[in-house]
Amino acid sequence: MVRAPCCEKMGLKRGPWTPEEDRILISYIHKHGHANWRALPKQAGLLRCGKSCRLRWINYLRPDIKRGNFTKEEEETIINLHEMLGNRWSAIAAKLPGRTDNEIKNVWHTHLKKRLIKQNQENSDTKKHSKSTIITKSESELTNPASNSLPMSPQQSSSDGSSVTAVTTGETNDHMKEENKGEHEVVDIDSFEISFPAIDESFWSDALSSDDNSSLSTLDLGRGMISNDIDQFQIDQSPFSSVDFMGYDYNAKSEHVGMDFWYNILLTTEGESMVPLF
DNA sequence: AATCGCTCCAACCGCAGCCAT
DNA sequence: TATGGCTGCGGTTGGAGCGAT
Repeated sequence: MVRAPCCEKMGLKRGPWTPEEDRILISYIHKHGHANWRALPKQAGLLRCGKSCRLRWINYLRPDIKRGNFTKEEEETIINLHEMLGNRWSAIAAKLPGRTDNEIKNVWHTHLKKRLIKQNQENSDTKKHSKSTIITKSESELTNPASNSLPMSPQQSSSDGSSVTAVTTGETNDHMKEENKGEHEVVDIDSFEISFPAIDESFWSDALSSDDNSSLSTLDLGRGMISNDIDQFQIDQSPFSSVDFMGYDYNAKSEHVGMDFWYNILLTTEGESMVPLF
């Protein structure tokens, strides 16, 4: 395949956009749309490449772009989704209306990653001096968590026979974490062995492919998200549903967001204390 | 006031995947 | 099936802004 010449070689303009260029681009897209980005700059009379126009529109000029700082809720959502999806910024952006993948990527690298690393360092320190253990992740895991093992075993975490509950969504997660602050079950994360494979597109499409309304799907865990140790993972479409997970009865809340179902499962002890599972 | 170092973010680059031919 | 064009995505960079010295 022959690569298209870059903007510079074609004598096109690069760098920051001027207000006049913005005005021309907005005006053109309002009138004609953006069916063909490559042809757009020429037709609009802009000395830019189509790629640059697309980026400017997507990341800055689109009317539905949300301006201003990220809210605490948005940040928590990013953190939760990043934990599940890794650096799939566009997938994360799809869950945050008005936010772009570029913006989310930036806020992750400039704020959230540093914050999490700091928190985890603090947690590690706490772990050394306390019986309670909180899940910790290294910097490399924060970079691409979806490709890493999940350091928690439900069997181990519930080995005392306590009930285990699973819930989902960043919002719920945040809410429940807040409610149950300081009540984490004692768990030794270093002894966990279950591996959580990366979630891929086929996982989500499989999850959505069930014809049975009462049961979303039986996931193929060989390449799914939980573990090879699990034979079945069933989940209802109702907000809170029962999940048979390694012989334990979980409750899980499923949220349908855009094209995906995503789950943020928390383990609970005696129905109250919660530890994020994934 | 000048300089330095750091942070932040808009924009660019290169690759992968999809689609038309 | 092979090829080429286009779009979307994620990683990276450059420079503006700002605080510290």
